[in-house]
Amino acid sequence: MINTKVITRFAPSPTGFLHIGGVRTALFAYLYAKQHDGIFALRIEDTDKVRSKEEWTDGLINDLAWLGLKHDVFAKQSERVDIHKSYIKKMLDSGHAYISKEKVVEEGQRDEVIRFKNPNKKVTINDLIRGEVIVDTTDLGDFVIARSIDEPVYHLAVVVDDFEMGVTHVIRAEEHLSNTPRQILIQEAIGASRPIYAHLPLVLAEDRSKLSKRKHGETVSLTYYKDKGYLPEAILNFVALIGWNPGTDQEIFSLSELIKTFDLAKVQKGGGIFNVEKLDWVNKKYIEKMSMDEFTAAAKSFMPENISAKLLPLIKEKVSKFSEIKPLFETELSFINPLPAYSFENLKWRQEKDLVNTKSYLQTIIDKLSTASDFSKESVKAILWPLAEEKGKGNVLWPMRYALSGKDKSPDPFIISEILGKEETLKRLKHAIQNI
RNA sequence: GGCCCUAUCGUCUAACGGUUAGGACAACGGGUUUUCAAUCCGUUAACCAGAGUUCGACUCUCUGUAGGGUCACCA
Repeated sequence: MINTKVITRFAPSPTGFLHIGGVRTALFAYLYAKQHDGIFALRIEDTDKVRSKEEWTDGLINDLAWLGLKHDVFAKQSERVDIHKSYIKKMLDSGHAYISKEKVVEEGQRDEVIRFKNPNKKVTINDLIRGEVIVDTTDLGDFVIARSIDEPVYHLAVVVDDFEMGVTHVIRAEEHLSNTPRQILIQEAIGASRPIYAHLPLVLAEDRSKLSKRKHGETVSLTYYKDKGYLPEAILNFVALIGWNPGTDQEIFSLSELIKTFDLAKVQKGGGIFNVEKLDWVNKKYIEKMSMDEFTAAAKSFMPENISAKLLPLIKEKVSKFSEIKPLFETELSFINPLPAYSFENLKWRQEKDLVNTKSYLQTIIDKLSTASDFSKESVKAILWPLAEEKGKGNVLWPMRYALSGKDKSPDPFIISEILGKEETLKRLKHAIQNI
């Protein structure tokens, strides 16, 4: 069979959510296929009937779609048992496998399974990332390849499916490296060609252990980051940089740029920690790149109801992920709520001795703004700027801003004025003066 | 424990025998700014250890150490 078309696959088991390491594995397999004008297959490994669930399968498919990693081919292992079965029979007939009587020690165990007749030899793997790895398969023993004739176990199913689907490159996480020898043994037994292997370094948690649901909880799931309001492109970009880099200073890559630039030969051997701070930075870069419309649409479900469109630019430049939006309304953007009680001493700019000047500045501001017809931030600024220049910007602008927000931190007073409107702005300024 | 993999700033990494060991995130300091954020500039910070090989090792070899993965009728 001469087939030079590259076929890669991502083969998760539907026993849980897609986790962040899986995202990178899928991405790399996808990138490799796409850059070689090949095919990216998604195969659901659901041979474990007890643990596999339909909802997880749906979740996996949805997550990958959300990320934009479109598969060209889809397969479910459970629907391929006839194929597996025929190979099991072949192996039984050829003596590569045999039916083994078992001692039942645990509940649910069978007294009869199908075991592989291990030739006990040395297997050499030529891994694209790790180079030559030699393993003696003797200590694997005669491992189980099927619970019964139509219940294949993972290793058998993987080998058969990869072969039957024409997978040319098996790109998967390093945890599978030690599984590879036994899979190669099965390949040889059924006369399958050997795919090219590339075992990716692990994505690690802060403590340098493998990211696992049991140990690290929900923070390992893609959903967690989706719900926090990270962008799919940013997640892909960030995750690509764990274990790979282009050798240049470029850090921000679109998916199509990744397809062009990605190089399996430049993939790291050692595991890399998933560093959320850097994810935040990457995500912020993507938010910066968005247009106002794109931002508004993307952040919609994270926004409070009915907010002024004028707040949007302020929000966009402030957050690094959408989950930061809501808290903003408790702090910097709280001026849109009714004015809180505040200490009027705070109206005094740090360079002022007392509130005497402050009071007169506020009065001047009120006078000037009372006659304003245009209350846009540009207009308000134009009206007040000469005064601020003359009396000192902090002396004038700080009390104004404080009177309008009642807070130490807020956007500048011109923006607040525009959003509050003339009436409310003047009301708040007068409120300040009356209490000095 | 057996087998396997790995080892450069706190983190992600560059270097492919000769560099003041580079970049990014974070941290810290400063400029700008009415505040915060943003932004700009700068600083701190690393070759796991020991033997070789070599005129010369972060780069090659060996040993040690450390970390990780895997040892299912789970994938």
